[in-house]
Amino acid sequence: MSPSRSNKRPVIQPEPIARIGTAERTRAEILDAAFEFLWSRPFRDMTVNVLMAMIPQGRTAFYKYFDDIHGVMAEMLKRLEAEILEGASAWLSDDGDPVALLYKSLAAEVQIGYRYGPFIKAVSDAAGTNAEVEDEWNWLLDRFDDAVSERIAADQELGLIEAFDPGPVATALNRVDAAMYIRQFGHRPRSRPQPVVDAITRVWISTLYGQRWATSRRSTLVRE
Amino acid sequence: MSPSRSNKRPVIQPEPIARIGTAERTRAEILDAAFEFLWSRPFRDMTVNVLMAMIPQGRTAFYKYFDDIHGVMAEMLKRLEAEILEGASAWLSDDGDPVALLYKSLAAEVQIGYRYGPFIKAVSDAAGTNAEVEDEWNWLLDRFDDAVSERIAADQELGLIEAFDPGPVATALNRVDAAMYIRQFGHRPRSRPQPVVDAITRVWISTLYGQRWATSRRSTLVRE
DNA sequence: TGACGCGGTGACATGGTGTCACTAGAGTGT
DNA sequence: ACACTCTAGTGACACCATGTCACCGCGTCA
Repeated sequence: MSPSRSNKRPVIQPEPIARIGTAERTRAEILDAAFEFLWSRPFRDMTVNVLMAMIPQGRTAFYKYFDDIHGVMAEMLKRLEAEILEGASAWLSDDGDPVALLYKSLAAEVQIGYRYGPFIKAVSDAAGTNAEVEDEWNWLLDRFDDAVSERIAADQELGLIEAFDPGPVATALNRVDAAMYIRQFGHRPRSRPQPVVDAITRVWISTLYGQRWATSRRSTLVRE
Repeated sequence: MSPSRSNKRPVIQPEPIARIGTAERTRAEILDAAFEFLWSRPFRDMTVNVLMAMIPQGRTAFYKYFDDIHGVMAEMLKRLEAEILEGASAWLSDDGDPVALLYKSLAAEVQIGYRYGPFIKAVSDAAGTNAEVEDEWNWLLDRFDDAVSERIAADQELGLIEAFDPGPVATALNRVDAAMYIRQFGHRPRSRPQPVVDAITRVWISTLYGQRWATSRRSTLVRE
């Protein structure tokens, strides 16, 4: 889609830029500085000092817009969440060949993970240092768990997936994705995405639909 | 095998207590205070202040034994590493039915993960706040990746596992484990371990040896 | 014109950190 | 018994990021 040239920091342009006053602009500047900073440096080095040194305003102006540095990360998480939810859902909602849809969904998700890798890692790190960010982050992951779990249960009903408790398996599979993004795309230079797609799809498809579908990308598990 | 009564903090008794001078005892006290603290509270709340308030010595005595709070976590990681490596390796090294061995190894690993869950989460959090701990932690995980990768390659040679690039898959599978321990056992009360064992073994076995072995715990993939 | 509100600032108090010069006391050699 | 040394531990201090607060300049609007 729009911002995807490979090695440039992706610009997250959120809500349609509606009539910004000075305040909104400054808030956006802070957030933008955070994105810029985290694109090349770890969260642990990001302080209010260093962030506000990147924009014209003095340090204390920061507190007009955020409670603390974790407030910035909470906002960043929200923006990432929007991006993630947008691209992630073919397999979860669409009808059709589940293996093909799953492959497509995972490939799309990995692209998101690749594009925002450093930010995802930053949010994950921030979750370790602040209870609220941790809660938000876990809440997002849990929502994915639930959605995946439901989809598994539905396909179990249809006999497409073996009978087993879908909850923990959904959690496990989702954790693969998150951990791989952080590990492979969390700092630059990032790994190439294709091997990650291959590994993740192999794990998901083998676990859910069986190994024989894991290699070929176009499946015939269900004829449409 | 020794300390496993379920809801008590496991005592990691490291090197056989050899002729401890005052210094070694104090160092051990600090470390022990860290374990005690992290058993019930998150890493982000652990400061030098709070740690040294738990033992008779004053705060600055801390710096005789560790560079900073991350030095404590590095030491904790070393101890955990010893525990982890001890129980983890049946599948990696033993001969015999690979599915049965893998199941056994994973079940043993999950027990470790369960027992030390809060500490594992603490180390993982600490890795987010300090480059050295992060490097150590990643190095440990990478060693697992390499070992698993080798084992996969070996079984691919034997035709027991499909041909695919084993590296990223090994990484993905190992991340499942780590992420599940942190998620399910990272804070108390911890989840029950059995569903975690079930989910993890399902993912691993389905991915490596095929779904048909994932349900029964005693496999006949290879006759001994 | 004057009051108000908003974006922004400098000064300050707080709290954790890490260092350093120092001390008390135990051990050692003479 | 005496001096020397080493070691565990300490209090005072400087540092730094944080977060708050009173205040200010300026544009808006009655």
